[in-house]
Amino acid sequence: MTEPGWWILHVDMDQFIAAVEIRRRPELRGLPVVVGGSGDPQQARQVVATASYEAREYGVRSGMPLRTAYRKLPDAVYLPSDPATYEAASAEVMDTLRTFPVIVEVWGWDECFVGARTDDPERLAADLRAAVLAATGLTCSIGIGDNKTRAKLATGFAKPGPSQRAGDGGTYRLTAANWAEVMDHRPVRDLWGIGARMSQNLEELGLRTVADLAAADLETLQQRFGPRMGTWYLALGRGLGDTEVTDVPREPVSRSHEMTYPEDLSDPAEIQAKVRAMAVALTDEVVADDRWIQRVHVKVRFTSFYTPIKSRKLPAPTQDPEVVADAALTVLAKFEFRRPVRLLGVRAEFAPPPD
DNA sequence: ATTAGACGCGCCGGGTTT
DNA sequence: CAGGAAACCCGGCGCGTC
Repeated sequence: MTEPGWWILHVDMDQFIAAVEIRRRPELRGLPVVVGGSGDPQQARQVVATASYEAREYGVRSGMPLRTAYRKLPDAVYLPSDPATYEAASAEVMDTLRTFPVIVEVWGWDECFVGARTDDPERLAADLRAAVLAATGLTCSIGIGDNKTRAKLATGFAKPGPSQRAGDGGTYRLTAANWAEVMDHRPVRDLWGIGARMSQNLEELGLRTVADLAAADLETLQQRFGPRMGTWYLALGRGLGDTEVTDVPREPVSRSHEMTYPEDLSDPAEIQAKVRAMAVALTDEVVADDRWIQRVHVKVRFTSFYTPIKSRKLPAPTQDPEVVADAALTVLAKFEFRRPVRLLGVRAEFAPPPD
């Protein structure tokens, strides 16, 4: 499957967002830090982006409502999210990794796959970690694997546990050699790509552990989840996965804006005005990026949390904000407004580049 | 020529994960 | 009480072609 000496490393920054905030305010080191929303933990409809390890010990998790975090931990330091700063810090990290003779495939702000030819992947991982720390002051954990699935999962085992207070990660190797031993007894939920929903579905088929999934019947899986996903899940149970690492960034296929409003919206004219403004702003960004819009999606979340999405293909690709806004309003008219609205979103799908 | 069915494809709504 | 962004997959439906 892979040539000998070719390894895949998964680099994952430790508590990335919190670490970046602590880096610029060193007096916060050692304190529970919670980053998210506007930074006001009493304001409704905001969630935790990242909590420092100290805050996690009190049960604060990313995705949790900020007000829930505040109830658990009123004494934590609450900071607003500052995406531009995280973006810049991320670039510092990736640039540092690129100084090595490796291929770096970026996977979001705080993680990437590194493809490398080496006889000593642990040594390489240690060198990468040291270089990142020296250049950026940030620590990371590194998973070593014979494919992306295993490398990504290995990172989880490399992460600092509750026992290691310092928050400094390590490395861990997961390959065909120890896959079964390490993973067999674990719930399928631990696999990368199986969330709460799929885990439930698999449970209904009597598949609870990774070993169960690895030994499952392909036809059964395909019948229930479709030809592609069925095949994919079985492979996942066996720890199989992609071995290609590429440094060619993927062309984005779409761009979107969505917003949960502090107060519910009920006035149709106001809802339309918000969607129109969002569509215009989105189009401006897309045009600045020199892309053309082919399809427009509108997302509405009602107070019941019911969140349908509807869309419309444009007669021809466009860069005209008014055309996009009109399309968005046409799509908006397809919704039935029985309850107030808490979120509105617009997504622009790009036409393939003329190239 | 008409009909039934197979097939591919685009459109669209919905689901799931990270 | 429940953010924002992006990707991928599936299935139903309608349409045109063979």
